[in-house]
Amino acid sequence: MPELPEVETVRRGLEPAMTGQTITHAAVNRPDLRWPFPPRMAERLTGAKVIALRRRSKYILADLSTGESLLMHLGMSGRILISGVLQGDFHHDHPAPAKHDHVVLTMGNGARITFNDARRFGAMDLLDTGLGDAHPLLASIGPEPFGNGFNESYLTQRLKNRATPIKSALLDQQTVAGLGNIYVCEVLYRAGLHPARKVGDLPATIVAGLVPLIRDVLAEAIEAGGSSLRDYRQADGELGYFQHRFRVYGREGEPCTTPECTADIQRIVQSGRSSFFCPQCQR
DNA sequence: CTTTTTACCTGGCGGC
DNA sequence: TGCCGCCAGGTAAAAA
Repeated sequence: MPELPEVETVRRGLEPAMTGQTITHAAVNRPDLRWPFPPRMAERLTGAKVIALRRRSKYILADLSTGESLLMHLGMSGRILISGVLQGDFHHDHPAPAKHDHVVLTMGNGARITFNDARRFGAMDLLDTGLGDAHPLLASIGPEPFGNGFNESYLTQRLKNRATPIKSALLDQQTVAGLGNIYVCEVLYRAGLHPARKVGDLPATIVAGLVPLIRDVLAEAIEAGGSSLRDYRQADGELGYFQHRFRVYGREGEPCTTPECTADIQRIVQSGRSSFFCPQCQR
């Protein structure tokens, strides 16, 4: 489900409930999500103190006092519920166990962290904290969009001499970490680029412009997530999904919101995924 | 090597 | 109410 902004919002939501707290109990209700859990996961988590919560691309990493880090991915439908602890002004009682509550962590402060994932495209693993990005799931991921490594010269080099449509190139986690289907659509709308446009013949100025555009789109969504985080805490303590106003995503047949533009948003399918765009504004 | 397709899973929605 | 097909924000592995 979530792309970088949603994952960052989840990370921030977990921070007050988990950071500095000890995991007093870990209930692992099934042996796997997308892949098998690591051996003895519950035992390796129990008694560990959470030193820090980090994010790399769409992964959340909880560094533990044991020298290991818990890696979490929400897949398409993963959600995390916080209960039993004060969040802002609100205290959420522990909910009844629900279908697809796969892993439940109890923290020393009384907080309960429930990982729920209907489709089970999510993942959890334990790795040595010192391994860093050497973990197989992290090893081939490209630069963080807000990092120094993501810049004009890098992106130019990366897109040079390739026949891929720009939609696929930006969806590729090796190009830049954290973009998913929604935010790629939004970036291309802002850039005025048709999703099927080949990356090989993009003018240098367009490529250069993509760097700040990607950062803007993601930063605005994180900002929106921050405000909806407050709403969610008040609503039900659930993290992982927030409503956001999109300019093209999910708006097939609706009028384009660009001033003066009279076209309707279209949807095409590219390598099995929906792309939403304005045929007038995006070329 | 690059690019496209497939597969993994469940649930919600619209149409009939 | 039920059945059916379609759709879903990810990504690794297989195929082309």
